[in-house]
Amino acid sequence: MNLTTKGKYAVTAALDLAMQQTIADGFTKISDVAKRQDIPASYLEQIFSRLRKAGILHAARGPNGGFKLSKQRDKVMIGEIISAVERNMDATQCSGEGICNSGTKCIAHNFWIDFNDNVNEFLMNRSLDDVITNRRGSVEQKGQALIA
Amino acid sequence: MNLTTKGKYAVTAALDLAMQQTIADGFTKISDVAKRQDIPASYLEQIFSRLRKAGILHAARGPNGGFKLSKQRDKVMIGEIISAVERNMDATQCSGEGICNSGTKCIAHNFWIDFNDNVNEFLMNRSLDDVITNRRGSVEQKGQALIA
DNA sequence: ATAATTCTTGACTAATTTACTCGGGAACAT
DNA sequence: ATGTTCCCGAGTAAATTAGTCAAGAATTAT
Repeated sequence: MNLTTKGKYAVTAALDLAMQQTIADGFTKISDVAKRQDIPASYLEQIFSRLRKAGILHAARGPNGGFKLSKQRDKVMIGEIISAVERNMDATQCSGEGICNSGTKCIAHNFWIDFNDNVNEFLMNRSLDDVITNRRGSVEQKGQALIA
Repeated sequence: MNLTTKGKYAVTAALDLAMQQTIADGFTKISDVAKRQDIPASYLEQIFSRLRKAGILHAARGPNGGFKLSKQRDKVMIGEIISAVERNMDATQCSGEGICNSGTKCIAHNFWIDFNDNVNEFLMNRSLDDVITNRRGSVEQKGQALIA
């Protein structure tokens, strides 16, 4: 599993964008997000660039330019954001290929698959809106249990 | 979050010990575990050393020496193993101190706390025995739901 | 006793990754 | 034109990872 400063900055910055958009419509500059969230602006550039390429953000150049979410904030999942900027969210040693013990599945392989599923479910069930309004995840809110 | 090769090796090696102990009682040598699980023996030394210091393993030197679990395999949780060898399992930027945005809580802080809880619950609910017998976690097995 | 075996400890290191910075260019508004 | 803002790629210092290595201590077998 990989969860570095980059992924955490990405989530924080996306939350900032989501919050700004409820205040005023339009684009938000990197430098403003950076200042508010205490993130190095030049680093945030890289992060937003990846989020844009992943289709999560939309950008505009020039004066009054900046970034905005390309979907409604309840449609943007934390998991999307993280996998757009992080290298590898998979916990298996073999990137899921099942070759973790000299070509065959190691004895922990299935466990790490379950772990992946758990983490992914958590991250893909929470939207920016859920986090902002302090909800525990969209699925639970709709009255669905996490286990069958 | 931190989950490196070291933590994954630790889980695999502990599973190996647990399985060996059902075959024969007594100690299992580092070199045997290393060979079976395809883990560098000299690296495994370090890992077992930490597991021993954490009270998870018991060691004996000399011929017929080696390592064994200090508890029954259904009492050793995967979470214990990982936190014995990994640096930092906390996902917050501030190690939980709430100073992630220039001294105050960043807007993602509570989300990462929830994420930590989710991951810890997962890892602390699964014993070596659960993994070996392919169970999905002890709590669920006992008929308890994950959400209140 | 002696030798062989196995853990114990700490120091060391190459490679990789992280967390950035920097500079020049392109698009856009005025 | 000029200033603003994103765009992109290259570069880098520090930290971390994933190990190796060697000397030593405890234990057992002969």
